[in-house]
Amino acid sequence: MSVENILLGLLGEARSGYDLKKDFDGVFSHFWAAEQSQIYRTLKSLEERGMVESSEAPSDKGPPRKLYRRTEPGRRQLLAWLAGGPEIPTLRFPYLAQLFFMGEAGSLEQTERWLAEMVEECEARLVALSEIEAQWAEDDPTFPDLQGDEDFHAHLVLRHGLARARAAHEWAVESLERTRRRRQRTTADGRSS
Amino acid sequence: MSVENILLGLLGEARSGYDLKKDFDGVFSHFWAAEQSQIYRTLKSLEERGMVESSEAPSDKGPPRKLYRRTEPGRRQLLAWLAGGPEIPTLRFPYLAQLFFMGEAGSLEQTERWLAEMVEECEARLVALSEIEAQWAEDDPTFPDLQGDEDFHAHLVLRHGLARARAAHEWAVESLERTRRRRQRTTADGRSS
DNA sequence: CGCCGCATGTAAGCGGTTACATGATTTT
DNA sequence: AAAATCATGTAACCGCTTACATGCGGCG
Repeated sequence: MSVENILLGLLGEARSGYDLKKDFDGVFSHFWAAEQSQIYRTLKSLEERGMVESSEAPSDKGPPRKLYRRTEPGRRQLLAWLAGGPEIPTLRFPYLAQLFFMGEAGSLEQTERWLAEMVEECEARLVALSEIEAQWAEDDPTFPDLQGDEDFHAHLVLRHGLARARAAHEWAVESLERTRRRRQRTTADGRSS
Repeated sequence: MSVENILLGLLGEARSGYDLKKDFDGVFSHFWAAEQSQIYRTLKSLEERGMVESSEAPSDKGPPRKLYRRTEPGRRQLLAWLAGGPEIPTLRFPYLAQLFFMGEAGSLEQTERWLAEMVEECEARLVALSEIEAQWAEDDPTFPDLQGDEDFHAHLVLRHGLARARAAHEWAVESLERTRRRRQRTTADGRSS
């Protein structure tokens, strides 16, 4: 039910489904994704249960906006979720499953190419997150001792993303080097498998 | 379709659905999970498409075992998956969403308790993975320059788990300390929000 | 005799993705 | 005139989880 609770979290201020989708596509994208269709569906279900309420508001461009905000029961559900302790998911890494079976391909060169691609992906993520933090530091004079508690928590979350990205990057670089050394060794003395 | 390909990967040697479930609950659990019901269902679908084939074998205890192994088309599908480049998923971290909204609870003490719990969870994971590596190092004299390519790739995967666990742990410890300092500051000079 | 481990499966439901459908306004 | 942006939604499907159902053999 995380999507529900995230929506309740965001709906402390009035927002439309369209706005919420932009939230998910923005900074949120580094730890949660939601499709537009899921957002509208969940909003509908939350309203049916009285967790949020909506009102129409005219728009500058396009059709009228439907603005949602959380109700008191909605706020209570959110707080209950927050009080319930860390919700740790079972993560799935398809790429690790691939790497695990890479031996079947019988070519360290393939592993090397694969890892080189990983290094690039990791680098890109790391750069993206670093830029977000740099921008923040530039815009907010109180950084990193942020005065708002909301900013403080948001920064902890950003730091998690950076820690992950840095770790993944270092792992990929180290793994690539190990694979290169291994390949040189095996091609040199004709050792295999 | 990762589950399918993982099963194909494991079915280079004959295994029953029951065996496969144990694989997922073992070392695999650190990067992929699969329920028993999903395994049997996927196996059925793979057999219908000729990707695996099965034979009955008597069991010491309990009902006869149905042993599956991958066919040549199955092997080709596996290799195609491996050749397709790293499959990077969109990860979802419910706990980061919680932390992001922790400000709504209006109490840094709650954040502190929450982070303390995170530290413990991270520590446990880190210990579990370290023990797996230590055990490996003890059992295999060629560690860490493993002679088999399969072991080599498995070790890269284990290293990824360790890198993640270490990063998460450091993040949690650092975050907890930051929160403690912040709380002391705010309770001292009566500053809020 | 009951419980545990071995071993097979089915059914219902939920969360998430992909694709489709519609229409207004602004920009090129 | 066409494309992009704003803005709403629906329908079908897929992967995964939870719960249920069955039955053998060994152990306390």
